[in-house]
Amino acid sequence: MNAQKTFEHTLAKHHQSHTRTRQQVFDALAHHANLSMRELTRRCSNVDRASVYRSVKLFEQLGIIVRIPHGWKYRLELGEAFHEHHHHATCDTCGASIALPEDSTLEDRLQELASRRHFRLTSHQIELHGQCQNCQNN
Amino acid sequence: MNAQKTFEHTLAKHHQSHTRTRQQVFDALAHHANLSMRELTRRCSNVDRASVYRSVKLFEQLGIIVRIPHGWKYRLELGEAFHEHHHHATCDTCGASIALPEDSTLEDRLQELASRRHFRLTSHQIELHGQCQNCQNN
DNA sequence: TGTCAATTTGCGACACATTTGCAATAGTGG
DNA sequence: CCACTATTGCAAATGTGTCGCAAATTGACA
Repeated sequence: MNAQKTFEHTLAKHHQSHTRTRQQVFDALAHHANLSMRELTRRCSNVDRASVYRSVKLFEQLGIIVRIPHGWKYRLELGEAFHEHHHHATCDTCGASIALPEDSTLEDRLQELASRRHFRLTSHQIELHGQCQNCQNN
Repeated sequence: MNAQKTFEHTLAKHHQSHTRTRQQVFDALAHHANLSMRELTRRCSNVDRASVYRSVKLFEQLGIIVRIPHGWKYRLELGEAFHEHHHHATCDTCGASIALPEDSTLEDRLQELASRRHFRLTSHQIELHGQCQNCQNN
């Protein structure tokens, strides 16, 4: 199932309308990974800011998108129904965001750590900081 | 070396003044782990809010504190020179923040993942979400 | 396809968070 | 202790996220 179908299907499953506005917000997110809220509103220039916020909140609840911690703020990207689960590294020099390969050992360790505190783990985010290959060479 | 000495030493090493304001901000952070910015400014009531922000930014650059992702926001706590490196789990039911044991396997995996993308890793943050033991029993 | 009820949107206004410029003040080195 | 520089407080600007409400859009169904 392609991204567009998955999107429409997810909305329908939760009895939410497939509107022009939501489609525009989804398109922006689908075409540009790792958008900040500011970038997203810029790319949806004919959609009111409040509506973008409302769509983002809804999409997050439906699992269509996830919030990725990024410094003091966060970025948005499509959720696991669209991408394989993965994490990101942020280059502190140029600000680039690099997607990292999936790694089940890592996920297992987290599960194990949580268990030791009798914590029932439902989700997690990892934020790496450092310097990307390009910036190391400058 | 105790926390206070480490603090003064870190400032001196970076040619930064040890001022009354910075000391107050540091004290608040040293006595209460996991403060939000709002809580921090409340605890530094005789320090101007803008100065608290300026101190926090400086402390973060010097590694005196780290920002811990916490939902859409973040919390502050003393850096690695003051505490052993660790991560937190946030209970989505009651909001509690649970410190997790250190785990070198985990850290090694992250290092490995970063290397595969030729990324030079300098720091990382992990945020776990789920339900704490107490809330599971209710 | 047209109509209607329900949902969603845009707008304006608000509340709160964070940053900035600048004059006054406090800290540092000699 | 003085003079110089860095830091602070203040006030104002900017940024982020939310809300109420009237108007527009959507989905269901005739």
